[in-house]
Amino acid sequence: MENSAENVRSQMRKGVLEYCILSILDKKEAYASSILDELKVANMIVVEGTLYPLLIRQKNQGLLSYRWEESTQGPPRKYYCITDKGRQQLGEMDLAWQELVETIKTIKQQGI
Amino acid sequence: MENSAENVRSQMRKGVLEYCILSILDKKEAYASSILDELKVANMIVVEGTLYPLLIRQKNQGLLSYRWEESTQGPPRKYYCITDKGRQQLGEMDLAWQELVETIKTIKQQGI
DNA sequence: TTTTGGTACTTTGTCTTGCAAGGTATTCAA
DNA sequence: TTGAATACCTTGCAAGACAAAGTACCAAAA
Repeated sequence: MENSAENVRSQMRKGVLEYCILSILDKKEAYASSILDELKVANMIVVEGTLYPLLIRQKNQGLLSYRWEESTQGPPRKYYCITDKGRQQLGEMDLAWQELVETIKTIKQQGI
Repeated sequence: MENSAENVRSQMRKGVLEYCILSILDKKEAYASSILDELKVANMIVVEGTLYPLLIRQKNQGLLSYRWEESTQGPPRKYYCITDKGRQQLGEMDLAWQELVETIKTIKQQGI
């Protein structure tokens, strides 16, 4: 119950994850494992047990849809893609993210 | 269970709150109500029921200490100030925040 | 043909945390 | 002595991140 540095990062990721998923799927459709890979490249480590329920939640909210596709090696893949509603939500998230970045700047500067 | 825009912001705030508190207390000591005010100015709306337990948690982790001070009007105030350990943690959080900002940039750009 | 290893998706249980709502205590002025 | 303002604290609930374990499909080696 410590490992301070990693814990700090893990805490901060919360709340931004949904934003990352929508952003990734806004570029092209993808299946869970490939999303995990892309997050990893960007240094946003997430585990399966976090991602799968999140995708299902976003699908249930109408932000995503999916289709099954056979794979040449291994079981079929569930390809997710963003919906119109998802794109609209993403727009709000872009705004919210910019605002959050500004908020942190403000707090860092105030009263020095 | 919607109010999309505000909900989006609320989600994103999660995980950054501890960072904000330490940042504020790194500049000068403060008591809960004044911290709430400063957060409000920076557009980071937080309620009492969130802040008080958080301050207590950070104190228990040794990141903060406090002292009581009489007030000319109203009950005494609990002034919190950051500890050495807190400053060290804040350093890690500064780094984590910068990394997170970079991560989002990376995800936004990849594969376009 | 059975086993092994790789890929992919899902579920369960635990823990942390944000928040609404309600509660306690102090001071001062009407 | 009542009310308003200021502060601090607690309880109960809900959401979500994660570890860990489970299910299922496929192909190649044994």
